[in-house]
Amino acid sequence: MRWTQTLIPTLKEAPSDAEITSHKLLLRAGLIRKLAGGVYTFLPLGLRALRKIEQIIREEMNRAGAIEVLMPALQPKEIWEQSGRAETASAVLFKVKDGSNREWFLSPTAEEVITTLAANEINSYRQLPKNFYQISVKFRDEIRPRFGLMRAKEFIMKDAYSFDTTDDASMVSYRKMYDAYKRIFDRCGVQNFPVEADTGVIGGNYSHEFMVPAATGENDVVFCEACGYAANIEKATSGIPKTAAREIGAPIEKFATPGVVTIEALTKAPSSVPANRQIKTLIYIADSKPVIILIRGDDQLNEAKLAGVVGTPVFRAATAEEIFAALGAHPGSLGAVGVKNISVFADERLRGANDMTTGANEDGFHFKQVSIERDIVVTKWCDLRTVTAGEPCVKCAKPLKLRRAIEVGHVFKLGTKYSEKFNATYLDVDGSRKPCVMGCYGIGVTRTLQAVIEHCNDADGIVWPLSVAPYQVCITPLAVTADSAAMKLAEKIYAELTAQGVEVILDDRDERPGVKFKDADLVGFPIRVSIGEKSLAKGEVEIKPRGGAVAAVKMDEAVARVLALIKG
RNA sequence: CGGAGCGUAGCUCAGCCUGGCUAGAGCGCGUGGUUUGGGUCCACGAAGUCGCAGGUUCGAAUCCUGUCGCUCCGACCA
Repeated sequence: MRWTQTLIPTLKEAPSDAEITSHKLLLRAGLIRKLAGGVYTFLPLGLRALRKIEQIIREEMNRAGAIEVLMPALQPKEIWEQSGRAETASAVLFKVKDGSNREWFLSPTAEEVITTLAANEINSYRQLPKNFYQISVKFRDEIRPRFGLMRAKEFIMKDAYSFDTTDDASMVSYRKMYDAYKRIFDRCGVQNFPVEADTGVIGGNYSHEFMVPAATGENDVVFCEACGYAANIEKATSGIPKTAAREIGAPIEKFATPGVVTIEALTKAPSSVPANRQIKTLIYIADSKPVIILIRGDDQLNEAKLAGVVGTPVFRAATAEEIFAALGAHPGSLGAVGVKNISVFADERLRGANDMTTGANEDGFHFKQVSIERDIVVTKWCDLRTVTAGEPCVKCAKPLKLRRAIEVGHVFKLGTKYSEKFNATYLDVDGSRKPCVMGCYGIGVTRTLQAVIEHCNDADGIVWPLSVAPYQVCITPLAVTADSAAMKLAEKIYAELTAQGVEVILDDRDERPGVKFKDADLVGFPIRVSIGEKSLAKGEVEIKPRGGAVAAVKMDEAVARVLALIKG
């Protein structure tokens, strides 16, 4: 390809709406352009890099035995009602109506479609296992599109769905995907690591997210350098000790705390109750009913864990009015002592705690010397707190660390949640009918592209890994008139490399050397071959790996040298 | 949706507070010259309904109201 033939609109300055490095580089290197918030056009170079990633995914999915399909982006509302997700996923669904007023959803994912297909086409254990995947455009009405391709309203996702006869068989499928993901992200040239992930409402322990470490990531990951434990903050637990029990038999006692409505305020005189001896009482509305959450005063509630406990992702913090209606007091004076008829979910860390202080459900008053087990009716003990850095690892007790990361992939064991709802069953050897055991596996393809850039760049621009670079080689003749020696040699090397299957772009622009070099660095081609009079006079060309040192090479050896660099 | 901020040329921004002549700069773009191994230099030129609508005023990019869009922080997720 010739530079002047394609479109590579590089920018000296980043548009002001780009904040993070990868987003700026996507725009500056001329890979994408924004049409609207969270909606982008892929320009030739961006598309080529994207296709590279897709191809890596395709190869590894095929290698793992998955089969490619393509499902519709337009999905009838009915199947979403059948799965129950028309309501639970409502917030992110793009809804459209056709001319006859029928409702459709633009696909954010395809469990409903694939399970419908399986219900119709899979009848026998002999057809299993099966793993269907597709690479397609997905739509999500993101509350807030962000950071270019990182969180977009429209994006490209690889999604796969496995169908197996048994739980054990499903685990095999899961494992295959897990291994394939590792290979995929390694091949894309990004540092990546799997972490245990939140399974939310579906529950179970079989979910991992693949993370690319990045300060600009949107996920917090807890990890242990000693034993390798790693988990999304939504899922992470630690070996932090429970609240120490004290030898106090004193009965519960109410005391006045006028104007004290925060944990922080209660730690100060005259009350002077340390946060770790306080019970934080939170009221949420789940399925339109209030529930009480108890966690220790110095802990933070983890809403992802709460979703798993209450069994629905549709919940929210209660309003002050709802709280007053439920408990007769306002936030700041709430407690669960003596509460009946409202479910009380208490964090494990409070189990056995006594001599605690909590609100008295009377504005301006608190209780002290509260013993949880004695004074509060706890509906369920559960893990509700958010882990913080430095806590002992749940596996090896060494201090945990916390870091930010970009989630690029997610593998998830679904069980029979969907197969039961869609009647996706098979006939077993013994003639009995059983629901397929499912798994689902996603990769954010466009997000991965950006993660690669976020990870592979320097002050001059992108530093593409060879595997995803839009072109492997950029030939830069410094004089471009058709009869110049540099251009003739450039054409020759271009033809020879192309014949060898190398992807080459020839910078045939009549620009000053500085401009061409800067652009080549910005776009980040892995190998640059420069041909100017200076080296030409010595019968040489220059070969420079992006980010590496220039090597002068005899012009006859240039092609072989480039091939050697590419083949590694 | 809650909080914060921004919309002036293709891009980055100045001008707005304190209203007043043909609305500016740099980059980019076009023409000519110059230069030719890391974003040359010079000259000339094209290019803006000042996001949109309404209001105040003799007069609005500037003040007021509304609206749309965008960005950032939070809740959501590949």
